[in-house]
Amino acid sequence: MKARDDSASARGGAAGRRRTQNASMADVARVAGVSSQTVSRVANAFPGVNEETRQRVQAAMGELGYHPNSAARALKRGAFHTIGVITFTLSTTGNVRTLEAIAASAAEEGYAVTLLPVAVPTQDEVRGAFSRLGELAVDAVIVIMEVHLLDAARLALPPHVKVVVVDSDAGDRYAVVDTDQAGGTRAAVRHLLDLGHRTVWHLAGPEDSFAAERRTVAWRAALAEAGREAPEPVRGDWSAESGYRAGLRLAEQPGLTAVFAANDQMALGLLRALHERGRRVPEDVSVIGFDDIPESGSFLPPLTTVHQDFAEVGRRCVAGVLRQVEQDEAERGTTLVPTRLVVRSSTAAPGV
Amino acid sequence: MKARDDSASARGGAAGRRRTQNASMADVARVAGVSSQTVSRVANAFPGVNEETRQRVQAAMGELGYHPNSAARALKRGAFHTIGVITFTLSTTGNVRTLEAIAASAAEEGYAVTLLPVAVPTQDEVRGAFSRLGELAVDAVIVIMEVHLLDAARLALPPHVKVVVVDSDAGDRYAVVDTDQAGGTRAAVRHLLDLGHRTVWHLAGPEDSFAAERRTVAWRAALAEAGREAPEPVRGDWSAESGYRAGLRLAEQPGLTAVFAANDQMALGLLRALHERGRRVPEDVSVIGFDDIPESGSFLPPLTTVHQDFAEVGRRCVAGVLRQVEQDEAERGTTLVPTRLVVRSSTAAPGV
DNA sequence: GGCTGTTATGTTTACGTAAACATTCGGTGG
DNA sequence: CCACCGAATGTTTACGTAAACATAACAGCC
Repeated sequence: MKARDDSASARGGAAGRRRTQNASMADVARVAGVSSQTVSRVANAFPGVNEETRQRVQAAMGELGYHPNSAARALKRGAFHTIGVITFTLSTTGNVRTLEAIAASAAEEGYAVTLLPVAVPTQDEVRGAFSRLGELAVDAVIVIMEVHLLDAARLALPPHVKVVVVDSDAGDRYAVVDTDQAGGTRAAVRHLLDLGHRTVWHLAGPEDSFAAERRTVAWRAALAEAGREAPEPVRGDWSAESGYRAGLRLAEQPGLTAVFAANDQMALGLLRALHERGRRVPEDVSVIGFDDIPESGSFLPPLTTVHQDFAEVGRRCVAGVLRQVEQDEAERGTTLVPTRLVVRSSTAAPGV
Repeated sequence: MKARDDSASARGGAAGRRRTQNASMADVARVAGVSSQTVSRVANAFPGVNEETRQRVQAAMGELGYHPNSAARALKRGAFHTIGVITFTLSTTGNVRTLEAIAASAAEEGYAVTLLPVAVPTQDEVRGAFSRLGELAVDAVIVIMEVHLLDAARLALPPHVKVVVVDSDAGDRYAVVDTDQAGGTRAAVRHLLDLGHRTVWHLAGPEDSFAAERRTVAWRAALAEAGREAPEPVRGDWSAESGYRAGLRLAEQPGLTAVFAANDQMALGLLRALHERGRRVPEDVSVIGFDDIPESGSFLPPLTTVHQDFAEVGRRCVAGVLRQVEQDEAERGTTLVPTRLVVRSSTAAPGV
């Protein structure tokens, strides 16, 4: 008590106001008439504390509104029970859904999630983010971003931090959790070909996106496998607006009967463009998306798309980092989360 | 001390692989041949360090890959430089966009953001979340949730934690940042009435949502103000699917010419339902949404909607909590972020 | 009755940082 | 020429917790 008063009045000058700070173990110990170590034992539910004593301590805790100071705890334990998540943007469905799942899984495991947004995807920015993470109270990091940007920052990543990367091809250097883009794309293309379409056009995502690239490559491979020719893909930037613009161009292609869009938002824009140009979906043109965002079932028409299990991705990310934290060693290799084709009304046999 | 000396001298210049754990100030001090206090001064860019010494220290830092330990720092400073965000779900556009803006603003101010998801919105869950937050390394909390659930948890909220609430009517007890729902709704209804519609129907959000309630009340008020009758509102749960189901019912209403949907997703479902029932938009029925999600410009037809400035909401939230942290005292009162009507193609004069 | 083991509790110490206080040293003004 | 200044640097201490170690009381056993 006295020590506390002293220090408070000592630093009470300009900057320090009255400390409404939490009571410490020592305070609880004093009130309960025990040592602070016993308070610690009660707080951490350690065995070897008399029931009566425990009650007394708990009463004191309640009285003082005691909450353990996590900074001290982290300092002592050398662990923060926190996972950092680095990402560029929360504008894409995938990132958000993954983040949500990560947060939920982490909470289940008693871990908190700290968000580290990187505003502008320049190398310096990423490097800065990692360096800030180094100072951050974080035991492990989950990175949701393109691998080439990650590379730029690699050196700045503190060596003891465990990392899991989402949606990347860096499986040789990091633990990677990825959606089975290839499988989903293949299923989408096969579905269209099986319906009788001669070939499938592609509304691709941005060039600098690894996920987009994977889908494009898989689309090409699936066509090649069936011995079909791959038309030149048209690129968007994931947004519905870009899908619309690309769709206007696609609508002018002669012989267009089926389009595989790299995500649902672009598919939405595509639907609008086709509608405006008088191409009916699915009678004239079949459209298939990727992601299965909640709204896609309400598009006009309801969109056939590839469902991604973001929740599972998040779960595996958390499991991955926690495994690394426990074992205290880095992991490598890629985990693939399966996808599933959801058939709705935007695909049909080509017009007769 | 002894073990530490050994290990430090042992690794000298080569990176020891055993405890690659962060080097401490003491390690840096030893290498640089100064006291740890001088290292601290360099690390915090304090004045009164000789240039030459500073260089030497910085060299040592680089060599050892030194990163300040934030747990120790937080313990010493009594502050974490972290803002906690409590929310139920990242499934709604608003929450996500707000969170994104919060994260960005916080990063700008040098604060990290810790996410605390609450899976199931029961009172116990919320209480648990707050109590966990109490142990968390957090200086302030931003709550994105309905106020009645917040109330349930009020007692569990540690008293020293500063709070800002988004989208709530608890301005008398907390600092609240809210979107001008009433203004936006009013603009939407006026827009439709000015186009010549006799009245405006309402596709409402879930009952337990404060934001939904505000919009419903404002819609009713705007109609009353114009001396029009308010039809019974139809309820959805924010999802496009629920909008579709509600839309099927609305499509059967005789005299339906204009609908104000409480968010864009439900408007999307509504569009689909109207389309299926052969009611053309906007020729037969005008539809207006709320939120202005990025996709709404690509709906069929592009949606007239009320734009919400989530970025501004996030910014004000961060500013609010940081102000409280600095002043070390709680604030109250509500800040309103203005909305803006975005007119696209889903509204027109009623069919002649 | 002394020895051992067990249970309940107290004491010391260290985690890494940084504020507060102490020391050193080359000047400078009285 | 020396006491004093201030710049540069070192030493002590405290933040709150918890591991490691220490103590105390008591039961069981030969």
